Amino acid sequence: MDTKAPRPRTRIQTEKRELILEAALEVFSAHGFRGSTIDQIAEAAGMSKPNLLYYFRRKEEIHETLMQRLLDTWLAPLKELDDIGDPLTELRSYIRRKLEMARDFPRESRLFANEILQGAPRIKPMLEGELKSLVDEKAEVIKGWMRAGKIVKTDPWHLIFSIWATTQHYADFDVQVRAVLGPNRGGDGRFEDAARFLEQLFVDGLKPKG
Amino acid sequence: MDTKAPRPRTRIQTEKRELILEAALEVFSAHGFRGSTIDQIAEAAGMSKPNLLYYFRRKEEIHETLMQRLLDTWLAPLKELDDIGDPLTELRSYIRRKLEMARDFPRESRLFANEILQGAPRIKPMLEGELKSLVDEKAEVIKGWMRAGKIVKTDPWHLIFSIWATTQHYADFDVQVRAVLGPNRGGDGRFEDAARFLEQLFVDGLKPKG
DNA sequence: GCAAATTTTGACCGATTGGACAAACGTTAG
DNA sequence: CTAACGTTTGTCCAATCGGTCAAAATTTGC
Repeated sequence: MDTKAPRPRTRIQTEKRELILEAALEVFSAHGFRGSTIDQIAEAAGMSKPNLLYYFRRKEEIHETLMQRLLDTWLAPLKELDDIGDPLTELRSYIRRKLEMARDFPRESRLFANEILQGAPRIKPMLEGELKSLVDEKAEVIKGWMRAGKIVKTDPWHLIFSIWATTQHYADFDVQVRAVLGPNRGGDGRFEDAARFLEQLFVDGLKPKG
Repeated sequence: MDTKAPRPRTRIQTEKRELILEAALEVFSAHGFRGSTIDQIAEAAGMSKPNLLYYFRRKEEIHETLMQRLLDTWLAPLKELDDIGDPLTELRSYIRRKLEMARDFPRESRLFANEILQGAPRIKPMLEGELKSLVDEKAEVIKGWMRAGKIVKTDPWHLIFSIWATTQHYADFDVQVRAVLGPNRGGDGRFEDAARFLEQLFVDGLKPKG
């Protein structure tokens, strides 16, 4: 009975919270959680520190909110991996979607990478629960394709890992990728080159041997 | 003429510096540079903070020393990629060596990943210089193999990226890998499974079509 | 237009941090 | 043995950090 009704959000609250989260994404993804200060986030959001703390009472609260939102969008592509279409087409789409996310949401990718690198202190339960279930489920789908001879037999879990690794690499290790490719090849075209390469590696590589 | 002769290292200095670097690797790789404190490192090394600062005057000095050492061992496997052996065997060896490094030196991998994730503020020149040269050189070797029809034609740079990404993934994203594989498959065998999968993906995938 | 509620600010606090320093303690070469 | 040098420690400091608080400014509902 004591469940105190949480006040509904004001217009200003909605807007300012969004502003703060956007700023926090920028700062956290660049410096990590401990490497970021409330002052930095506040400045990036164009407000004073106490003002920011009026909307989020603790630094961790910002990070948690950010992380929760992230996870939904982050797992969406894998959730879409369907049993209905052609296996190779499905996989190609999945890889393309993941690569597009690395291109369009590099900060989200780095925020996630940061969290995992530090041992995933805040999202380990989610990894062992929700994520594991989802991957196990999709691994079964892939196994079905293998049994049906639609793609070559291999380990579905490590296949998924390698898709994650290769695509997210272009967001998380962007500085390195650009440095190695140099000013010419490291420009905007690098994602198309990557898409072509990954498609060849995975899709051609998984085609059943004629 | 004014080049002041740097004092030769004492026995104790050599030992203690080594002890500190080992402790710093542990701490830095787990919490990142800004997330780590001198106190943590000192405690991990079993000495007091002022004592540690006697051997390394600044926190950055520890990190720099660690990073310099890291880079040598980190690039060694790629340097060994040779034009003399059989291309597919060479690539297989390279992948295996990189995966072994992820297994045996995960802290080094994470230290490196942390630095790149933050934008490589301390090693960007090295990436654009030494690393780029090395990769360009090896890309030429791989291109030669492709021209000779020894492996299928593809982008050598992105091939190298994908080998880096997939192998280092098992060190940098270890928590996630273990969480998803679960207690059974996530045990010690995961590296052998990964080795098998990556060999199939890259080596079989690069075999010229019969 | 006005009272209540919300938003913003400046001043402040205790804890933690990187680092300085001199004094005390060990070690070592002659 | 001892003087010179190397090592260790306790104490201290200024800067930065996350976070509080009351008062001022603003917005909102009526």
